[in-house]
Amino acid sequence: MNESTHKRIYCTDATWVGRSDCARCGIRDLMLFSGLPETAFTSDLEPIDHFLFPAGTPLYQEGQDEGVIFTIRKGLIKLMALTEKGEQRIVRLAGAKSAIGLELLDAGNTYRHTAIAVGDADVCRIPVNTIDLLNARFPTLCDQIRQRLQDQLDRADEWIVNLATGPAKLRIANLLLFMLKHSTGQNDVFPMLGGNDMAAIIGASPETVSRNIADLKRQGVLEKVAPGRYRGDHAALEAMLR
Amino acid sequence: MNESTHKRIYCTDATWVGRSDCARCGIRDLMLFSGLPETAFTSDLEPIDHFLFPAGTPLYQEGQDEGVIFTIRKGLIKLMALTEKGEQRIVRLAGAKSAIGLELLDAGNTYRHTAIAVGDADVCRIPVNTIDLLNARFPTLCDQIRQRLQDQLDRADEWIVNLATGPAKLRIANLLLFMLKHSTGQNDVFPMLGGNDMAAIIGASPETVSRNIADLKRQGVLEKVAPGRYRGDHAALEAMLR
DNA sequence: CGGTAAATTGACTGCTCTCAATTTACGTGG
DNA sequence: CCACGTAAATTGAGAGCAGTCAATTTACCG
Repeated sequence: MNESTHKRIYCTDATWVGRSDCARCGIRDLMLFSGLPETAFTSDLEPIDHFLFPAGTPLYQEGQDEGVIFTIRKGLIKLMALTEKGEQRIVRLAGAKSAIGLELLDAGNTYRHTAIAVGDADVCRIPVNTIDLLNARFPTLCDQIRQRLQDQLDRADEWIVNLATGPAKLRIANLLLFMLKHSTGQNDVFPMLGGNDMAAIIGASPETVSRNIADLKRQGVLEKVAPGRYRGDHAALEAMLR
Repeated sequence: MNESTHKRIYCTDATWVGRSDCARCGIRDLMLFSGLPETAFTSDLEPIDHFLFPAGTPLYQEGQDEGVIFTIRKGLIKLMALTEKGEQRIVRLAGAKSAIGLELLDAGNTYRHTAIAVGDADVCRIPVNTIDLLNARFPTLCDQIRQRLQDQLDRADEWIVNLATGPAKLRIANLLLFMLKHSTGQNDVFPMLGGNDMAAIIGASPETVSRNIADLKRQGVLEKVAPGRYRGDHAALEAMLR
């Protein structure tokens, strides 16, 4: 395999930042290739590319097979799956350090979800070929992949327990706590999801979400500090769980 | 490490069938050790044991660390997690060929769930030590583990989409279809779960489950053929999803 | 056969969905 | 900078669904 075989269509609607130089990646220790030597990234590998996806842009679609996985450097990606009735349900929110699209590592699989950037997202796109080759050369990579999968599984179980159980009010409190926990902002300020997204996460109608959020605002548990940014009362939210 | 270090307390309430002779396992091709040579199972490994768990018996408890994982030869295991309010939610049903307790492969972890046999279950208990050693010697094992984890993740996502979305009637129809799909019985006859279990699976009250099941029986979609065994009308159930 | 647990059913309350009408927010182009 | 159009959020009203509490029946195990 030579350089000329390494062409790959750019992700539609995404900004291509450049070829990723994994050997000199500043955050490699946090990412999938943690533990691999700098010399691992030889030129016979299909290249890894670095993209910026603007908010609302799809990384991939359910049922497709683009032959690439993504690691998230920064931002939030929503993973959505179709209900029998054709409605979208959000089954996971993947943040920094997560790897998504790993289902393609089993030959013949297609993407299980449609992945869409919630805010602007900063990601690396890694061909499955490259993973396979590195896997064969560096057994530690498989452990890294296993840990990312285990992490996603833990998240999925939390999702079932916290966001799919009990009355809507409680599920929303859990969701807000989840967003507080995973946001990097100061002072319990976090970027609020859209109402439709929250509805698709907890499995309720947008109206029910809106009414409950409005209640929380009236109670002072939630406070708007800027368009799309809210401050949440961590203690009050936790109290709602019991 | 010698034989004397290989003592391990028997699983409480389970019947010990014997040391597993993986090299001659009749179903190894279907299990976790598929792809490993017969010579892999050397005597320096902590031994793998074969157990029968009667219905209702726990394999392990959330928060513990017994240092073993399980592969399921036959039967059904329910994985339960605690809600903040102290209620049990069933997040997964693991059947034949599944491997559970894999979270222990990351050092420092404890079991994420309480695992309980639904019917009688036939399982192999594998020390994490043994997995680690085999992993170091046979890189293909890591792929097998990755595939089991991916399988569990796919199941968890299905769970969210099918069993945690929409009105109770629809979730129950999905659950019955799930049980039909994963049962080995003939003629769409399957072992019915208890009402409390079904309630803990779809996140509803036992009364709601009972009322909906009663409706389905009156409509002829469900038919009792023996105590604990029902026949389900596959087509009628599918029709309820649209 | 008795005791306990599970399942069933009723009554009632409260929650959530749907449909609909407004209001608000936001990006576009004048 | 403002006007506009579209999409999202908010709020109301009504119907139906689901939770709780309670009583009763059924099933099951020793």
